[in-house]
Amino acid sequence: MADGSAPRRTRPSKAERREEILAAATRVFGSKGYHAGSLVDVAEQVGITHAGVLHHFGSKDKLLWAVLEYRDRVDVEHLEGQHIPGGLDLFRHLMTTARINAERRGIVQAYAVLTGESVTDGHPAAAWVTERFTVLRGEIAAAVQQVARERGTELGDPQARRAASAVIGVMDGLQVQWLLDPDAVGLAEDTAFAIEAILAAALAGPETPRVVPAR
Amino acid sequence: MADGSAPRRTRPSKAERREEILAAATRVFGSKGYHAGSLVDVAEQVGITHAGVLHHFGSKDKLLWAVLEYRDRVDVEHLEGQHIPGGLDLFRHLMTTARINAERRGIVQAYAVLTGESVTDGHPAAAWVTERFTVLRGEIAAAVQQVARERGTELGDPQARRAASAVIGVMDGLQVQWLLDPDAVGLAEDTAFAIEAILAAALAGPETPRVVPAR
DNA sequence: GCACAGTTACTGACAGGTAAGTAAGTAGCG
DNA sequence: CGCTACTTACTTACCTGTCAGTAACTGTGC
Repeated sequence: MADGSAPRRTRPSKAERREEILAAATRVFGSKGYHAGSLVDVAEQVGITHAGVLHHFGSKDKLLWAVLEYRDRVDVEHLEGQHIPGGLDLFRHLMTTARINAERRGIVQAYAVLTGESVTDGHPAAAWVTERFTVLRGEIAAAVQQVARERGTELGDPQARRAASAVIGVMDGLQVQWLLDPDAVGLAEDTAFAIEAILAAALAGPETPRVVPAR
Repeated sequence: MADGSAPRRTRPSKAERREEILAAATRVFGSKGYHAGSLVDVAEQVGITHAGVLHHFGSKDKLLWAVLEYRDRVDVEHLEGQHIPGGLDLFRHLMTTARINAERRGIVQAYAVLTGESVTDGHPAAAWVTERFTVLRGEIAAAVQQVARERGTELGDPQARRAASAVIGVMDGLQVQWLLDPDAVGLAEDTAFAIEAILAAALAGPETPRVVPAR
């Protein structure tokens, strides 16, 4: 019991502190949103004052950007050197992510909140979210085309991109529903079902008879 | 040019003012979000002070609730007495809505912003959004089952609900992508494609061979 | 092994702004 | 006149960002 929860023996290094603050900011922005979450909230969780946070990051906007970069970095580390999978493996990866996410409510919430908030006018995360969507759409569209190719067909860009935005959309949309009402939707199962459905429809091609005929 | 944009000849009735304020609040909460949008913003658009707004609605939370009720009422009016369609007509209706929405950016933004914000802790719109999702899921699941029945098959509740959450999810998710990057996604086409895909997969039943086999 | 200088990490106080909400007074209309 | 809608003026509460000062650590020369 020499120190227990005492303030701290030695001051953490600059890098350590930054990581602590980033983790705290992720929690705060994730649970309250960027606008409603304050620097004081973040600082309290680290045990310093809000001025201390500003000492490290300069401004609230810069802190947000650092949080987003940080998430990118952590996400990549999570793949542990593995390159982003392509073809069918990408879809397997997306389904796995949904399954893992069902156990990481905080992270899902952070992502959903920031994404939703980013469509407000002049939001500092808008560029990041937009870019993220663009990259994801490109990767998924390429994977769709690769799967089609492996099955001996060729898929046009517009169709592949359509499927890609749908896959991303359904993943994000289901997350929101799941956050609000975890018992009403099965994040992992519903996501897997939807991806499967969209992929099957894309592979079937545009000549397939419509289920919903025009009137 | 007797009055033109002059303040106003006669004071509007209580009901008229309330409607004006509700419309203004919808715009403000829609473009800036609930938290970031202020009562002053709302009041300015109506040409009164923020205290005037509070005179009518008591508090900001109550104003938000009134906005949400108002949207429900307007949406129902839009159907002009028609009951909510079922079966295939519901899916046609959803696709039509997406097409109309592509011309109503403001309304889509309002919906997306509030939905996204609602997953923050203790948000005043959370209950409304959750309820809305629950009702929608029920309606869409019923429509899926009706379509299946018309085709001579029977669909279990879990499968129908899975398809329902996926349809809602993809609609919401595509809206967010479209708001951030209107050129990158075709709101109407992508939504139609995805609904079609999900419906087809649901009707095909769970015994259909997977596109993405387990490894 | 220790003094001294320089750097870093922070605190505390405060400025400047904006928010919601309240209360008292006023203008217009039936 | 009396009701209602509204304004003006204010309170209370935050929030971001600045700044000067301080305490802790780090390196250097001896």
